[in-house]
Amino acid sequence: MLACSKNLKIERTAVERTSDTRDHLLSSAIELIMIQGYNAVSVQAICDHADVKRGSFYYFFPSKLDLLLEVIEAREGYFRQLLERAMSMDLAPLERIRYIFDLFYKDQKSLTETSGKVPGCIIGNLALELSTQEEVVRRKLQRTFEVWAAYFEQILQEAVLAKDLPEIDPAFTAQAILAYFEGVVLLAKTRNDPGLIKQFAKTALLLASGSAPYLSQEDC
Amino acid sequence: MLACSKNLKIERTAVERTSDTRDHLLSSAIELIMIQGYNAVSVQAICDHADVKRGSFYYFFPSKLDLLLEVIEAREGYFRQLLERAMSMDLAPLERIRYIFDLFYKDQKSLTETSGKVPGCIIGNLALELSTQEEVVRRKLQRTFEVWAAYFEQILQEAVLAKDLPEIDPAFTAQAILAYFEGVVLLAKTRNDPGLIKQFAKTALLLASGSAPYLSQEDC
DNA sequence: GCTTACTATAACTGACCGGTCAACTATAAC
DNA sequence: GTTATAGTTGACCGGTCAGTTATAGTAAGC
Repeated sequence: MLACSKNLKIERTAVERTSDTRDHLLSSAIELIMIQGYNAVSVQAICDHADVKRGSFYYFFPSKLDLLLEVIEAREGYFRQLLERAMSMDLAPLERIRYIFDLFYKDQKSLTETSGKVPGCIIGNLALELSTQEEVVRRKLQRTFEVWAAYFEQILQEAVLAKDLPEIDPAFTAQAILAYFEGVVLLAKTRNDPGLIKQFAKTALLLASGSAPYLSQEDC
Repeated sequence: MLACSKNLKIERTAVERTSDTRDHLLSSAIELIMIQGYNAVSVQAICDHADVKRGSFYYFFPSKLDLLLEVIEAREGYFRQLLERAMSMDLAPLERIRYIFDLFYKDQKSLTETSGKVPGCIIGNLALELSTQEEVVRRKLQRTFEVWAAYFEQILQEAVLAKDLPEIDPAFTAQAILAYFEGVVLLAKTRNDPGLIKQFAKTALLLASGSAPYLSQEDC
């Protein structure tokens, strides 16, 4: 792979150059859509920000919607890294949840410092903006949330095994924690204050300790 | 006010007729924006839906943004009614919280049946869509959330007084419950399944029973 | 009957939208 | 030196956007 002929090397640099433009467009789109949303960002704006002519955009992406799907995938990958980092840390299971909130807090804080606005969770943002409009997007985001919930579920299962938690329904509780997370980020964005995420992180663990008497009521 | 001259009566009907067009526009806007969002709905679409000519729109509303602010106010009023109803019910404090979730579940369910889509909470929707774009809107929504949190806070205070809860910080916990609520609705919209709201209502009370050991950690 | 004020509308503006396309350049292969 | 390929560009498409304006209908006040 590394040691090859001159031909290959040349070809590689050629591919890199073309990818460069594409990557510029993609990362510009991420930056803009994260802060302003999908409908509010035009293809022109993305191209301007990437210093690429609008004609070139459609050489790399069939449509604005296709670009969005790639943006989502890129952010999925980024968040998966964060989650994997939290999973690989030497922490008690429930500490991981706090750690995840904290990672996201730091992420939002630094983003806020550059743009002056709390962008919030791009997955949640797009979910509320486009779920009723683009079924493809809705389903993709739904799957992303399922993956995230699976991480929380695994943490909760570990916690139950370690007797840190009573016998709870890990899948259900994982979704509750995910909902709480998204809600906290929503409030933080509305207040334009990333500090809320930090402030409300600890309360997430209450959702995990699901032995409260109220849970026994299976009615209504 | 009621018993007045013929003049007033005539004037009143005149005002009513014009208000009719205005109200049509407003309720059309509510219906469309609730489901599709702000940027995705054009003035033309609102006018078509209300069967009003586009020129007339600008007779009643100085701009699309002004209309949005009225839409928000109208929905604020609607939600306030729901909350007031929950407060006036003869229920134990914590039952009220479940009752509020349930009212909202029923609301979303009926909306879903007419449009096929879970619209979600329009306040939350607009918060994520416009917080970074329209500062006026962001602040208005922030205030709305504060009002809602105040309702939860009052419920929690009553619960503490009734010894249904340990000594907690009602203001803080109220916001946590609000965040959880918005998060649950976000997931419900993403899954296009209003049932989630019902399903996850009971877990909200866990956030209220804030005596878990984790709360004592005032660090990180 | 005339004025005044409110209501309503069609026609219009200029900007912008997402998307297409033919032509162009630069590079590499042979 | 010809040819193929990848990348790039600006001009252009039809359509839509939010917002303006000149005008007309209409009912009330006098």
